[in-house]
Amino acid sequence: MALFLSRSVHKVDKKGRVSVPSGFRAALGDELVQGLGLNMPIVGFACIEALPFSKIEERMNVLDSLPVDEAEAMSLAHQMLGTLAHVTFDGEGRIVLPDYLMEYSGIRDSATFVGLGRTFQIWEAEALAAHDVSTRTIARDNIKLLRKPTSAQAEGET
Amino acid sequence: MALFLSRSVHKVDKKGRVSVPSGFRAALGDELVQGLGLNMPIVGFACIEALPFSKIEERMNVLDSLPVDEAEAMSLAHQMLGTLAHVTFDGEGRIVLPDYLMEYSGIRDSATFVGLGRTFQIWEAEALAAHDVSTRTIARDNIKLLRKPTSAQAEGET
DNA sequence: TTAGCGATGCTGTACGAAACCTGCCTCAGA
DNA sequence: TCTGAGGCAGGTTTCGTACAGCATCGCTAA
Repeated sequence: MALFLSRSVHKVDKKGRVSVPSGFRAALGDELVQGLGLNMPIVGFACIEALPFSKIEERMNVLDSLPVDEAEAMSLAHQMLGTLAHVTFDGEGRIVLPDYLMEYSGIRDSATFVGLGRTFQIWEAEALAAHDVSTRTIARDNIKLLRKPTSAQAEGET
Repeated sequence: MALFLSRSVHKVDKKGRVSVPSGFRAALGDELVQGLGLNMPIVGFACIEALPFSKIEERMNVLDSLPVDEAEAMSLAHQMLGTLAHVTFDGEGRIVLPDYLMEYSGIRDSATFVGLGRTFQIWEAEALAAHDVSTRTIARDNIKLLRKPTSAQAEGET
């Protein structure tokens, strides 16, 4: 599977439309026609998280198996599906950002795309700058997480 | 089956009628003519829960197997079916929200539709905003519900 | 090494179609 | 006869699509 990598800044027009970097679209390949899922990251970062549609289907299958009579499970479902917007590409490779996500992320007339491998994020410039600073500190403090390949790999590696 | 995804806001007229988002109607497909079931979520969220008719039949089959001579079982049945309203679409894709559900959810002249995959919810705007905030914390604390693939997969995996 | 050319990608505008909202009309029941 | 619910039709707005211009990047040739 292809990867979303590097950063780029794009204009958001009056309709809330924004071009997705061509590299990201290329990475989507056949999944381009299915569009993207956009939502608020569960960890609370002030940005828009973007996923290929196939990832959404995966999520839904997991959430489907959760009990409907538990507030915790339903809260999780609300955050992972209820805040999610399904958007499709126009002929020029643009998507429309929903109002509530623009408001949440602070994006107005410009958006920065940040590749994160299998997903990517969309940020307002100043919020991203602040996030860069704060994560640098946190990352430095937690770099040791990478230093235990034995247990970590056993779980996650495919 | 198509999915209910994304959010949208619609006006409620004086008669309690509201347009269901066209994408949701499209997702219903053939089930459109059968209408929807509306009720209060079991977990107590202050919104209206909406289900395709086929989902109601599923629930009914489950309840059918419960003993009719136990108060607990009958209470459950009351909550799941006794508070449920069956609504149908008019020619313009609208449904009528019953008074008791509008009162319960606080919906007056505007309603926000929230897709949750196989079901969707209808919220009053401020209640939804508050719910978004509170569920984010709960979801973050319970994200580990998704992190136990071993037991979940054993049941659900095809 | 640099200038020129072509291709690709991004942005803005315009038009048509669909969706949505409002008001009016009709019918049924009290 | 009055009231309320449901159906119908018009107008407005939004959305999706198409088209065109501009900028940027990379390649080629001088």
